[in-house]
Amino acid sequence: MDFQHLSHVEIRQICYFMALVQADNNVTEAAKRLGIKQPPLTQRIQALEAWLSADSKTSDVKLFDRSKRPMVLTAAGTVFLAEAQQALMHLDRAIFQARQASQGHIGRLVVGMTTVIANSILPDVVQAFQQAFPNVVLELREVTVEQQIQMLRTHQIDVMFQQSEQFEQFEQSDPDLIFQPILQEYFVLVLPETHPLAKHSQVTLQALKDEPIILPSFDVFPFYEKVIQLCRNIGFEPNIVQTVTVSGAVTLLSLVAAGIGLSILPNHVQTLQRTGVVYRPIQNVELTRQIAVVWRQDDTSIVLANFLKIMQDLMS
Amino acid sequence: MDFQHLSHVEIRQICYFMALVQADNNVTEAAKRLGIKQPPLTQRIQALEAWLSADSKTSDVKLFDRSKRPMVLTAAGTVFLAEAQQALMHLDRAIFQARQASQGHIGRLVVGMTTVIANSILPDVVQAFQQAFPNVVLELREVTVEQQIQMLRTHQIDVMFQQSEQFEQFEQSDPDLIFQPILQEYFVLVLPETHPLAKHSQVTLQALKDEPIILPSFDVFPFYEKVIQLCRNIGFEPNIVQTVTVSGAVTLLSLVAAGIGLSILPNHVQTLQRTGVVYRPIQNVELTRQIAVVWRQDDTSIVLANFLKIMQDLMS
DNA sequence: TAAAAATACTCCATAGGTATTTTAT
DNA sequence: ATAAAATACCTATGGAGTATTTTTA
Repeated sequence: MDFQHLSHVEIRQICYFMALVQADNNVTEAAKRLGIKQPPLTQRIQALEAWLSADSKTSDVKLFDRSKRPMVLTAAGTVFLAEAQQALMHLDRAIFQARQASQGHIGRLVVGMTTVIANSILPDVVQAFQQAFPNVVLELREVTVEQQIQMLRTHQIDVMFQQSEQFEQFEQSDPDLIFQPILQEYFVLVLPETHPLAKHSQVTLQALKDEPIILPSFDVFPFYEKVIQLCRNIGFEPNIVQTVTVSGAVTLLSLVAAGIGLSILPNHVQTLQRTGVVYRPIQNVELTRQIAVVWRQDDTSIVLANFLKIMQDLMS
Repeated sequence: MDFQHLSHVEIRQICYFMALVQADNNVTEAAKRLGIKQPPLTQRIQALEAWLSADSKTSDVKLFDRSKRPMVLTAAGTVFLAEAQQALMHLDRAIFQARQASQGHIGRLVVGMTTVIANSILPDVVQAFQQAFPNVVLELREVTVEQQIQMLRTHQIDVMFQQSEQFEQFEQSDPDLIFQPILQEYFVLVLPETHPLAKHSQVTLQALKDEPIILPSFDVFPFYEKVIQLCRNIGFEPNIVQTVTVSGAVTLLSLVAAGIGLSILPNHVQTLQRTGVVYRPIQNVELTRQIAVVWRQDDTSIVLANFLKIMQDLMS
């Protein structure tokens, strides 16, 4: 698309032309409405006609027939008016959208996450953001940890949620990414309401010595390793009876409700009030995880900045 | 539609912006292609951004992120580019169409005519005009004589064909209309090929004394009266057996072929080579009609001027 | 004759040029 | 260190104003 040849047309002249038509082709009246004098307006219209005639070798292009009072639009003037209006409409939209975009009111943001985090603060953040910026398209991508880091670098996602332990290794090696902790989660015991331990207000880790335990698989729940390690530290090998590889926390809660075993999950799952399942704090154990947001250092997107701000406000 | 607020945007700046994007956001390169120096281009882009930021109270609108080399388009720049391209496309069309219209290459012309004239020179004129101006819409309106004059005055039709006798009365009284004779037609006898008179190379009017005659009705064929008058002048009342009120000459020729009677029609019907029908000149009688074109004096339409010119060329 | 458009000129705002400094890789 | 963008300043084109003439109804 080369529009070089349009460089010397002036939008002002086109606006003047339209104002003139709207003033019933009365130059004096149109000039008054435009806040200029009559002679300049006459000259601008003539200049526009002269420009239209420029390399139209054959004949002069006239927008008005001056042999009448009031002047009358020619056929050329009529078609020019119609298309010029379209042009200005698009230009108006161009300006509006550029302004909207520059404030992050329109745009697109791809958010990476894992299943377990999806049940954490994410819903609140998404809701708050969409309320503040209803015209921004938020795309949520549920993928594994390794994928996310890659996709972030290749611009397939713009921001992601991770738990700190996993990216501490990257933090030094990758100055292109920014890792910002936003939330500390603690873990709770999930057990059937009929279970004997449910009678206590809190439970020790030791009490789980002989209990069957269900955990999400490692790739969506890196905390997996830490749970096992803690059990070993206090002298028993946990009895992992099942590893849930897919779906969300709901599936896992069903298994607990069915009495297959107990589970240990981030405190945010408590927002899921499944019948037959109760939550109990775990006593005397440092069992927390740090949630962090990760984005590209060089990402200057206003939409991203707005997203991060909304999140900060939500956390404070 | 009020686009006053767009008055101070400059198309040049938008073209520069596009050229810059096409030059991979390299200001120096883009300036070179635009035939200007680098500093002015930088300033124009800044001016454009400043203008976009003008009453966008909250934040500056930037089209490029200058913290990178080469510079990179912002989201605002991206959406602005897209809509601005649309705008320039329409502007380009506006200019093209205005130029086309000013030369009469696009437009519309409504032509009034009567059935009998439709079989005369009209087909040739229409064909020649459409070949020269394929993008002009020609509308043919087949109406009666009285209607035509009215419709011409009320701009329902732009030009019409008439035979002179009819409008001589208007010629003085109506200086708003221009009547220009373009063609003299003579009349021929139409008869079945089996008819005794078909043996002669030409026929006198007297020979029709006792023959049944078919004529188009008066409102589409004002010549009707003249035929009757001529017969009376040489001493007989013509035997009009049928008056064809509708359709074209084809219907009438069918009646002749069927032996219902003879007819007298303008010489142009001879282009219709209907089997069973032959044409013979009429001897020793001043039996002609003058065809003229009529249009409004104050009609400055280029399309009309072109139409008249095509017709002149065709007649000469 | 009266109202509106066109013409003649004057002034100044701003696009473009030249020279130089600042910035990013 | 180098190439590219930004800044500073100057020049000149052309848009807007004022005064006047020409044109149409």
